[in-house]
Amino acid sequence: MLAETVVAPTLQTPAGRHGLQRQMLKWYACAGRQLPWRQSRDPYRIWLSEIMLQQTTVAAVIPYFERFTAAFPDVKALAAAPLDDVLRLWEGLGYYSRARNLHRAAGLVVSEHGGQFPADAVQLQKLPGIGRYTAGAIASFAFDLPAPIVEANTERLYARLLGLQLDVRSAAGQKQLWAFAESIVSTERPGDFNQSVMDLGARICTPTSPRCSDCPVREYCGAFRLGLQHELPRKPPRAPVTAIAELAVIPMRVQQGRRQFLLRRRDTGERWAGMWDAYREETQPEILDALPVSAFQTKPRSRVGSLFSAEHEQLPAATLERVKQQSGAVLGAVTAALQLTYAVTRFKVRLTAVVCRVHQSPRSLPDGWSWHAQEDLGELPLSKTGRQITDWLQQFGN
DNA sequence: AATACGGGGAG
DNA sequence: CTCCCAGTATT
Repeated sequence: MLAETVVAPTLQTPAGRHGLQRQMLKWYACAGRQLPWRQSRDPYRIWLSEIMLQQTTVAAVIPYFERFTAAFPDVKALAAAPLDDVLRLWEGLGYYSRARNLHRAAGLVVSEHGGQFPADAVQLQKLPGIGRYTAGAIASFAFDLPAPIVEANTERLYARLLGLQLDVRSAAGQKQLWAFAESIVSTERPGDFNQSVMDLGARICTPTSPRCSDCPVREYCGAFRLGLQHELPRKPPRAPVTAIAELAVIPMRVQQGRRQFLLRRRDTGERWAGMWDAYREETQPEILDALPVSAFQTKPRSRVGSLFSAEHEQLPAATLERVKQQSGAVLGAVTAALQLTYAVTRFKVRLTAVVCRVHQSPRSLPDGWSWHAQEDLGELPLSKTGRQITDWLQQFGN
């Protein structure tokens, strides 16, 4: 008698892949996440959510998505809005080039596509801020086109299914993952299928402690078969964090009984481009240590607002010179200081911000610089750190 | 191929 | 603390 060999399901054949697709869609129907951007097929809302979700957790995005769609219900409204309004709504979400590209892309959709998103991954990817993943996501979620996707969840899931030993970030690894994504995407229900693999990655095939016992496709999984689910996907070591010291200087003046602070708008190409910020310079930790604020630092790593006791504490002469050169302001005594730490990309920054009186303000300020009334600081688009500084500035005199 | 780009959440 | 997150653009 011919022994009927029980073969593990394989993803090498169309039949095997179809089996996985069916399992995924079945699982998704009862275990898929309910998310605000899944309530419609509106390409605008799907696009917006996808941009917000780039390198950003679902939990962080939800409140931004709600506020954003309330303010700008469609692509036309977004295109018509001033960039500053868009940046202000994006504030705190990070990766601000996303907001600038979003605004640019909205303008292009209106001007080049008659206000309609193209139902085509290739066309979508030509829009700023839309790469291969996002183009595939919009094409499949909004238009139900069989476009492949590879992002954090699918990358992990597919690397495990394949038992992929390559570094998933390498060109060779990415090539394999995209080829697999292309081969596995359902031609019948590509939108639901792509969302199902993302949800499985998020809920079952998690980075640490994957819940293989609950996984509907573990019989297809190379990593599970080999017991490598904790080893895969393989990633290169992370770049080490560099410690940095930073000094921020905020000139202050009083005009008609109102406090004003001198700030600048960050240039294109800089970090936090287009957003307002205090003058900042990288410095040496010793410089910060030498500032008398340290006497007031009671809690490390926390914000400490403190008035200097002496009226004539001064900053390093070189700093005063740079502030004068860049802003035109001639500074007087330091009146207050704030210490905080923050992390940005691969840097961990210890920042001391000081408020200085102004001896002399130039008749006309250099490009990008301007005085801002204390009560108007809330209107400005600022980075997280910038907001921490202005929140502190708003307490002055109270 | 490497690097820059933010901030928050989870373990 | 560390790791990770619905990546993209630039060099």
